[in-house]
Amino acid sequence: MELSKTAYVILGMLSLGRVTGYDIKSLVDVSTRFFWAASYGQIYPELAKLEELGLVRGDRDDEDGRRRKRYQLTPAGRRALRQWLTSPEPLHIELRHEGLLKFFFSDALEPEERLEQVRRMRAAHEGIAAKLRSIEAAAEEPTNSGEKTCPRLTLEWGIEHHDSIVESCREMERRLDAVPAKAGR
Amino acid sequence: MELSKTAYVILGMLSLGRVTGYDIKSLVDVSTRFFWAASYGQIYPELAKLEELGLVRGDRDDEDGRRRKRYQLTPAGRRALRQWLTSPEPLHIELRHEGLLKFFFSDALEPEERLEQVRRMRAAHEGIAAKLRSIEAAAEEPTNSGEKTCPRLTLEWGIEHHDSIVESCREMERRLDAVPAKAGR
DNA sequence: CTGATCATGTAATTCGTTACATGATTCC
DNA sequence: GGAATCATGTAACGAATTACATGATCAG
Repeated sequence: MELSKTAYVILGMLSLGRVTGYDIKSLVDVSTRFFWAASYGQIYPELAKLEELGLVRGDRDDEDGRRRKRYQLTPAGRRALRQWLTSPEPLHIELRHEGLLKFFFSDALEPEERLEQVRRMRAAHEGIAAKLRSIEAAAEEPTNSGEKTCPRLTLEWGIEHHDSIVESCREMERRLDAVPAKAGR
Repeated sequence: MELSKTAYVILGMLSLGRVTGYDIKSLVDVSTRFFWAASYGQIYPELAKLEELGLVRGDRDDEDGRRRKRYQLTPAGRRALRQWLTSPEPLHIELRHEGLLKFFFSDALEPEERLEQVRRMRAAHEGIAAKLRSIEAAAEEPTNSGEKTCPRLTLEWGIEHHDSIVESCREMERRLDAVPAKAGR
């Protein structure tokens, strides 16, 4: 693979329409951010690089006084995106979860302290699930046909996923609560 | 927070016993790696830094001809670890999942291509679950008491978690398979 | 008129991986 | 004897965040 994953985030976003760097960031923040984040510090330089490579084309669009540059995919860019989407390369999958990390090392804590941390972890996932639901609510329903789009399916997936983690936390809480705090050990 | 999360991985590992930098890396690779990775390039410099801060102490242990340095927590290190473990700071939770990213942008693909990518994603999680099970099998059972340790609970959690994702993939596959490949649209 | 949003970019810094270099010991 | 493992470290590079700087327009 030659391009960074973030480059594909950009190409992917451009496949959805003609947008600015600012738009890309806004879109990322309500969608891929939950499984692939990107910041301005990456997006603008990457757009310039992709333009040099001939994968995107940016056109000034200042008519209304706003200085901006809208980007779109070139045929080569469309090809590059498609190739990545269908490539059999091993998938980059990476998780950084401070809650699990803490729990892993929690043997030395008091039972109540450990329990409290699992509750915090649950709260974090409840927060993410709530965020996802608010995004779902904000997106207009696809009234056109019965078929759901991939972005929507991904969103529903995410909600289910975090709900399921919340359930796992609850189960763990019950389990840890069953261990007597001061019983003979 | 002053210390990096990786510093806490190290402190946590040292709370389990007196080990070398090499040992820490080996331990990480069969445990926290699945929710918090760390490389040699981080571990050795971080150990040096933690020693300067007085949170760990390294002692040469070359008796058997092997040049090595075993580290242990100082009381200050133990306090720092404990403080982090019980702190109410927001948890760093971050996912980078190329499979979901691809799926998100897959609307333009042919149904069979899309389906194939979900299968690849499932295969990836099946692989992780298998790895976790092999780690579980390699770890000796805690015959001493009925209570399970946090590392073991975390491992079981991980297995359940990836199994559940595998199930979600299968469900998605059924769903996508139901969409006729060439029907009127 | 003021704060929010639109819009683009850069610089500094941190974080983390990979590859390299080195050498001893243990297992087969 | 040779490969795998133990063991420590560094250098180069790449990826990503954060903060900063700037300025226009829009909504109230």
